[in-house]
Amino acid sequence: MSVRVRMAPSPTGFLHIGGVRTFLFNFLFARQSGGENRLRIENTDTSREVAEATGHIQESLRWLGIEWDGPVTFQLDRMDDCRRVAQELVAAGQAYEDEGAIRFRMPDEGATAWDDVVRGRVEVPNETIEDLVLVRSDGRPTYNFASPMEDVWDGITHVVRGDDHISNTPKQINIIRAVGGEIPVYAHVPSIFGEDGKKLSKRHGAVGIEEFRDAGYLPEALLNFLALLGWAPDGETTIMSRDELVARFDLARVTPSPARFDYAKLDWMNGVYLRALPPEEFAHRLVVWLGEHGYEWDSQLVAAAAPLVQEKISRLGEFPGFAGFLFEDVEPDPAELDGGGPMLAAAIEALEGLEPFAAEAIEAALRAAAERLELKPRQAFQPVRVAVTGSRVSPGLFESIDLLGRETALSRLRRAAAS
RNA sequence: GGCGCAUUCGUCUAGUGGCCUAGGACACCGCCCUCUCACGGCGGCGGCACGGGUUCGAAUCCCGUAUGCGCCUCCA
Repeated sequence: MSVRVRMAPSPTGFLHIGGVRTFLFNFLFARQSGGENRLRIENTDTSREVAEATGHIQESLRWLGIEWDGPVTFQLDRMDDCRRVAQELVAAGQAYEDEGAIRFRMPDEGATAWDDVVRGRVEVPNETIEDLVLVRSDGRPTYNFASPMEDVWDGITHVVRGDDHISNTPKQINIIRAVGGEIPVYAHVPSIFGEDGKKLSKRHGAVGIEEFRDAGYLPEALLNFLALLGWAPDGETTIMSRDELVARFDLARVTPSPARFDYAKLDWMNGVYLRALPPEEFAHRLVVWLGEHGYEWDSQLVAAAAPLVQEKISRLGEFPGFAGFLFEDVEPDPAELDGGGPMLAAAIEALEGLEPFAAEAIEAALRAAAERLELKPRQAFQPVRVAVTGSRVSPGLFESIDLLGRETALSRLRRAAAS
């Protein structure tokens, strides 16, 4: 039997990073076993936001490279089928009416057990499971009824979901048994916490996929990072492409304990991916990101500046703060110039008639000026850097002056020298 | 409270009875490189939750305790 899994988000607005990790595991598992990965929107509400949220979910998944097979399905569309099955269960004595709702008759004796791919055997005494509501008094089926029914109807072979569903599993197994369906294999993957060990929420930082995108993370880096939360191919390998992940992923090796989301490690990994990009590709991504985030900067200049920052930033979103001086005027803090007056004057003189006005020649001229003033390179260049870039931290100084052009560079130097 | 799940450096993890005086990565610290920052190189700090067993031998198996988390909703 061919593997078929499903990703089942509820359309609550944005795609949570924790849910995405679970979806990623579904995707990796399906791909490597040559099976199918379905996308099913689980909502029992008919809210207006559904269409919009569904769009966001699909867009985020696509951006990350998590693909699904077949059409997107909606729990909503199977309400009638659920109601019909509930009636049949009532007729068969396996469910009963209760104040307008329909409740499932759970077995009272024995235990319900399953062999979880991630956790091993899990057993729950049946006496501890309540008779759960299948259909609400307003006619809508509940999640714990609709979800297993859809798994049966869709021929889902493996249910890979968050471990917050462990307690639901025995209920769903009993329902599937009652309707004579095939019990899927269950794999409950651990949840993801924030850095404080609490449920990951907005106060920890970005949690929605779109927020990561806006911050300038690369989808392939985020995907790689997510895959390593709760799973590792061995103790050594950390950087893996999507294809490598597909090839090496092993559901049975997923750890059962929850992981904390380490933003610092994500930043590091994103930097690794950024640096590994061919220079033209890096420039292209930078231009695109800036364009999508409201910056109307000359793309030629952005592309020219890209090589200066590729090794220095770990997120595309750091570019404006780091290299914005190339596109907008700066206001250096005079205090940061500390005692650089003589060097500024020397720099102005060195650059005024310099030919060619290019990085290499600029460097030679400024170094010569520093030497004449008997200043160490570090002492000499900091005031110049502050004057030209407005900051003590910047891309390479000579390349920056080159890109800025003689006129702009000189006017900034003169203004700083006069202050 | 009941039921369930989890517990290796600060974090992500390797480890499935001897290869472990526990390995890697991020973070942190130091040194080197260096026009700042970063990159890179080298080195360092740091962990098997606790207590009992089983065994010649336990991070690895069993029991208990503690802590955390999930569910117990006509939420998903």
